[in-house]
Amino acid sequence: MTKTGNRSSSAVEDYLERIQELIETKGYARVVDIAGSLGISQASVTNMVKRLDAEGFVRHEKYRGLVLTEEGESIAKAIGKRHRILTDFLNLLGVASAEVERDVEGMEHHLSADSLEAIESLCRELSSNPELLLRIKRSERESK
Amino acid sequence: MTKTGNRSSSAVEDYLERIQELIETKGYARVVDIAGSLGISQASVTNMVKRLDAEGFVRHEKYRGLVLTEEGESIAKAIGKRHRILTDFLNLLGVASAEVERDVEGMEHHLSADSLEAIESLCRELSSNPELLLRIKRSERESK
DNA sequence: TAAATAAATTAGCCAAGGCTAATTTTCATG
DNA sequence: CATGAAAATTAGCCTTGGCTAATTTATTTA
Ligand SMILES: [Mn+2]
Ligand SMILES: [Mn+2]
Ligand SMILES: [Mn+2]
Ligand SMILES: [Mn+2]
Repeated sequence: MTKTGNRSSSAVEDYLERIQELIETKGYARVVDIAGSLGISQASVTNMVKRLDAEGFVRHEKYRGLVLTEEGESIAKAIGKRHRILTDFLNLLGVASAEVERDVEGMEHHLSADSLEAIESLCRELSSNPELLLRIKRSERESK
Repeated sequence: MTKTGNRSSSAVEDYLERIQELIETKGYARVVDIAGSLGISQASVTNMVKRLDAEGFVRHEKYRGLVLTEEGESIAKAIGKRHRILTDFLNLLGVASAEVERDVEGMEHHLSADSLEAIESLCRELSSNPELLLRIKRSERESK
């Protein structure tokens, strides 16, 4: 049986998610890019990359490039999906962009598959129901 | 002006929330109670209590009791509210209890006031709209 | 009230995940 | 193709927040 229960830390998830995005958009993910993009020092990124390699999430040749393994990519995709669904959700509710960004970046690491699916369905419903969204936003303005 | 921007760590918030709950339900919060309730060693709790005292969130006399300051209580109340609203939300969506517990315990530390209010309004709306909830749950079952 | 038990604290340890400064390797460019 | 700049790594440090084992203080009970 494949070991499947190993939850990754928030930091590991953030790194993998960002590495995947960089590869997707630029074709590669250098230490310097990851560092800039996460707002972290290059030294810290080098350390983490070493760890991600040791744990089998990336393959890394010193002073050379960086590639996601199957497992690393699968985690990256999963966290990316959680990120998108939560972003979608808070955007639908009309939360301001800067706050959506911060909230999602934290919450995405604490969502079970069930909660994720429930919120996904909720978003589908909300999207196709603009009057409902209006009622919610009105109710928000009243309560403050 | 009062310093108001000092975000507390997740750990600090969890401790304060639990201390407040213990005081509310048992009248006091001993180190041993906090430890048992958070699943953490007594030694670790003693350390954190020292820190919470140093930072002005509790007042603590060695080998004696523990009391929340105004500021500590205010943080505890705020995190308690986030906890309740998120719990409410996931319960409404029909997520299983054990998962609700875990998810909420993590997510509650990453919710801005705006997101919180939006979700609160959403819950009001969902509560008074059982057919909507049904549609969401149906849509959930389909999609899996 | 003395002894046993419970609670709290201290001492010393560890891993995660950051940082800066110094060094090494690679790359670009004249 | 030599050299300066850019990228990456290493070394050494720090804080947070856990842990166990040993000790100290408070409380209960015989
Ligand atoms: Mn994140
Ligand atoms: Mn993310
Ligand atoms: Mn929590
Ligand atoms: Mn909580």
